[in-house]
Amino acid sequence: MTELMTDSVNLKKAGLKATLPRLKILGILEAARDRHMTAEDVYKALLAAGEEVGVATVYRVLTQFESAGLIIRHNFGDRAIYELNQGGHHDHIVCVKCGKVFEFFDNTIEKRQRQVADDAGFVIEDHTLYLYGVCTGMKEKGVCSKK
Amino acid sequence: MTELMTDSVNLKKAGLKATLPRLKILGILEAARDRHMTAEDVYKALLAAGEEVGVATVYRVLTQFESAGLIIRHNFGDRAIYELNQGGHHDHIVCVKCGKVFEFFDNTIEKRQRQVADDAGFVIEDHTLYLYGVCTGMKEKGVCSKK
DNA sequence: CTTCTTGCAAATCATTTGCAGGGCG
DNA sequence: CGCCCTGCAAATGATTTGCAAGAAG
Repeated sequence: MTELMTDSVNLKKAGLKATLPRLKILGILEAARDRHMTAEDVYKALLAAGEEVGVATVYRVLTQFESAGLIIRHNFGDRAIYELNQGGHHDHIVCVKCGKVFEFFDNTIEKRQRQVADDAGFVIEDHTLYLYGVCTGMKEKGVCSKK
Repeated sequence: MTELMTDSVNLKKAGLKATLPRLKILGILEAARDRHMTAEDVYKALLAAGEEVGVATVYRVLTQFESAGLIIRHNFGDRAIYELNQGGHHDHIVCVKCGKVFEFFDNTIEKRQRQVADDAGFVIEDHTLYLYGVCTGMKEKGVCSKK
């Protein structure tokens, strides 16, 4: 209940009415705090939870959440994936075998990026960095070592 | 003519017949060596050049070129953009105002990426880094300073 | 009441695929 | 003749939008 209250407050703060679909979607995103979901994932999770929502609503709500800064959208190839915006910026390492996403933050890289942009005459606003590789689990046992 | 010969050879080397559509598309990509084009851009350029090609062919050829390593595909938001593969790896800075794409390579960042991946237990295969910002021209005069 | 939301179905958009005709070895 | 290649139109898949019915303040 406490969490629901918090969600409710966060939605209001974002200028969004705390409706059931929105609360449910936010809840799902929070439950998957360490994962990254596509709109379809969210939709399926809602159905699995016995909710009655339309795909359109999922897309609409996700877009609203993104504008509100509640979540972060990544354009991954052809689909988009979302993750809860938990404040601290970070970049991603993606396992090309099992799809696992690992987050990291490296100050050296961050600083260097600013330097490079500066040298090129750009005022940097944002950046995205994705490393693609094979995680230990997949490499050694062909099984993902983490969730 | 020399260039056409080279293109022709490159296509053959890639295991693709040197057909007219393919030569034309490769030519357009070369003429735009310093730009980055969407499939639609290429298609329009072909039409503008008086060529008779179908969109499907453009997409097919672009995909073949990518598999052959002749070009590099970037997933940009919802559409894909292509650039000629000129060998050296590099990352990109994109001006969010004028769309200009600037390329760069920074060894410090490259090295650090390997380090980070290693620490996380990943064997890195590839990466993409995009810096988004405002270029000098747009910032100062609201006009793009470069092509 | 008035405004914001939602579900459903139809509409888009970029990209892909099925297919019959062509071109070339 | 057989295979690769092309254009066209139809098919996809993800995401969006129009719209009438429903909630929320």
